[in-house]
Amino acid sequence: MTIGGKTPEMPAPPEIDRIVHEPARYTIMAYLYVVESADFIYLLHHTQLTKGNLSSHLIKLEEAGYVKVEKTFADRIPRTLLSLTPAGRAALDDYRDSIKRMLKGP
Amino acid sequence: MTIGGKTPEMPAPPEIDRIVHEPARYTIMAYLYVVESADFIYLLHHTQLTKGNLSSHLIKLEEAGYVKVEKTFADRIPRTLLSLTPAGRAALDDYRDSIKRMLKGP
DNA sequence: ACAGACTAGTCTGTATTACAGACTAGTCTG
DNA sequence: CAGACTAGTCTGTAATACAGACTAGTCTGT
Repeated sequence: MTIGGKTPEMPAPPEIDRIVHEPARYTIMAYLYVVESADFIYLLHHTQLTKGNLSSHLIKLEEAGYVKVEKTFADRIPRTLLSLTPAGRAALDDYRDSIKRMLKGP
Repeated sequence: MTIGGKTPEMPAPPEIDRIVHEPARYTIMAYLYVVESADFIYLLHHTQLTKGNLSSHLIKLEEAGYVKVEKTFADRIPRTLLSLTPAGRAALDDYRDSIKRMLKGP
């Protein structure tokens, strides 16, 4: 059946958090979701991102307030610790909900 | 618990079809999934996209082979009919699967 | 018959983005 | 002390989403 023209009901498209929607960032957040914190190198290997790319995603997540970045030193070499903020945790929960709704509807 | 450094197992990040992953295009495809075909105007109102934006997404979907674009005339006025190709249907199915896997995993 | 309003849809410009490679600061090894 | 290595950032680039200007053509009123 072909459908066309204007129709009365116009459900809005799903409201998606673009920060989380990027697969690379979703992956980062999903990893951080299950641990207290993880370091740059750990994420680097698990996400398969390049260093440059991981770095910029982390900056974006920090700017969004989703990830806390802590720069420390471990045995004189720098070590960047990443952790999900409460806002980040909530954002991931919300995102998962919207996606599930998207898969069901419209 | 803080986790860090290199670890043996390195699950790859989810392989996501970027064409479908864009919410606007997902929405378009989801609408087309349930009808034989729909026209430009119908999609315009249901997706809430602007005409320019809808147009370019449709071009992208056509280039991907996911949507068939048929230009006809209805009563002397142009009417563009859109429909999902078998490839498009498969792509949407696959996408939904990957997303579900992503929500479960990594 | 013609001017202006309207329609469906495309084209163009812009700001943002993801991404990777070059680079930096500093530490360790021979 | 030179060179290799480490952790991470900076820079350049190609691709993207998006909206407004625009086009081709039809309809309406006079």
